[in-house]
Amino acid sequence: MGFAETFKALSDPVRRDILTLLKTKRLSAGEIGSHFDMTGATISYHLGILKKAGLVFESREKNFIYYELNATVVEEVMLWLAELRGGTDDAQTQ
Amino acid sequence: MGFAETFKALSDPVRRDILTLLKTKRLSAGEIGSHFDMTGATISYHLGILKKAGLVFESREKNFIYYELNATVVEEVMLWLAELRGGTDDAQTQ
DNA sequence: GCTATATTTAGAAAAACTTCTAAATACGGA
DNA sequence: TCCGTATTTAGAAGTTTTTCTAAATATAGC
Repeated sequence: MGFAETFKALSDPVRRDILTLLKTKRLSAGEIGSHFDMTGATISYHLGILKKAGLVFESREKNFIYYELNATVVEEVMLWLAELRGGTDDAQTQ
Repeated sequence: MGFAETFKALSDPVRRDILTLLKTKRLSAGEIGSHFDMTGATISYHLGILKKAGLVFESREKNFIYYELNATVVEEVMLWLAELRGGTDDAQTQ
């Protein structure tokens, strides 16, 4: 999965807003899209990037695909930053 | 300063490597450049982005410009991520 | 099976990013 | 002041990213 993909995913404001929406509850792609002035195709593109980065996972249900925040990967990023700040000398950029 | 600029700055592998180099000690632009197979101009470009994002600051000394990690901004990013994970409902994307 | 809704995929256009070379600026020392 | 080293700025080329429209796929319900 790698930090490269994850940081890249976090670097876009739309994708950070999507993650913020998912903070408290899972949402379908359509529900997510309704918060933005963009086509569903564009939202789908961003969801794909978040998914590849491991920041969200999906669960299919009926006709919908629900997206959910993956707290584990968020924590991994926090760890990288903690090591950077702490000067423990074993952080790794990959 | 804003998270947009900061996350964007963190999204590039070269810039993350630069930050890792600066974890334990400050370095001049030239010293930083010597770790990469890139021109000084390119390194300068990356340093400018890190500086605008607040992730590093510089101090001029003699003929050199030294760069240093700004732990405070690293911590601010960690806080944003902590709020995202924690579901405390008051994170903000800007 | 057919239709309607939900979502993704494909392809193209525009914008942003990364890198280079060449030139400019800054500063210290002789 | 002039020269040499350190670094940045300008401009251009190539690549990647973001967005759209149009079409394709998936699934539920009748």
